[in-house]
Amino acid sequence: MIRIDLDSQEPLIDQIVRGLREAIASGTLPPGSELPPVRQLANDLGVHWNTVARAYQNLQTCGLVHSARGRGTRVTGDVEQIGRDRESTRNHLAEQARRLLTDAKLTGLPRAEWESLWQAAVASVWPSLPKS
Amino acid sequence: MIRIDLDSQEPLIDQIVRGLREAIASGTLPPGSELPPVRQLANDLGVHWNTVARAYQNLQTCGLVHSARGRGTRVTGDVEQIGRDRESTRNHLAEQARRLLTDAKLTGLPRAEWESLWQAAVASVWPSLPKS
DNA sequence: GCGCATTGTTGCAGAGTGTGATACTTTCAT
DNA sequence: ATGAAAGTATCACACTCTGCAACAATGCGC
Repeated sequence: MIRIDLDSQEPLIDQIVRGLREAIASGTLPPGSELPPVRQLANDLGVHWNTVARAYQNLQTCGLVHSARGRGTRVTGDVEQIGRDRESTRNHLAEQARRLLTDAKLTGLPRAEWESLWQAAVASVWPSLPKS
Repeated sequence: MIRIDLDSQEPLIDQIVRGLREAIASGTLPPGSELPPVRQLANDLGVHWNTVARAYQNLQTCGLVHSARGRGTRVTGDVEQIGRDRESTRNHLAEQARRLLTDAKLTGLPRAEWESLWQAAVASVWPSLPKS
């Protein structure tokens, strides 16, 4: 379902959250669909199931999923209407964009490679969009 | 020179590194220019100067700056030729791009706002570029 | 209806990391 | 040569991440 890097310095919880967010955003995990039980996903990923449980909690705090004891965890209905925080959200996006562009520039990646890389990312998240 | 958020959960060192990277990438800190002494920048930012020193070390490890006792820290000459790692670098960029696009989609930001935000980021990092 | 498997939740302990404090070494100006 | 100024190295405390184990709620089969 998702992949994580056990040796990364990025916390496992954050990696799991990110992977699930991508799955939700891209439609791999549609609204209403059920996430795997924490123990199962944990087993697949090779981490303690508590770590997965905390990732689920994290997503629940953001309103992306809903968990309940004994009933599992499923994706919230109207996913697209969540983060309507506006001001702070836009700042966060802007900062992330600057970070990405900074890295792209400092690595000296040729323009063409950068373009194809970017388009691939767009396609993976927004499979239905014509052009960025 | 740069700005950080003392209350952020992102480590201070990382924030400082990021700010300096952006300054270097955008040309605010041109190759050969001198960075402020650790104690001065630390004072400006309101953190311990040891934290700034570690940010400088971090940048030095990446080859972006060079530090020496008693002589200060300055930006490396050929900044653009640093991260030529290719494979891993491209993976890192791709992951960052997916993350950004995921967030953009999940927040449900209108297309127009997203476009202007993106263009603003491009302009701030790549002041001389025509269009993304 | 009752037990039992399954699911997520909570509290605790150890390892690792970020931050600050302090002492040290090198360089440059006077 | 002396002292100010710049970065380096080591230690200590606090916080967080991760794993562990006990717990609570739900639903299924008998």
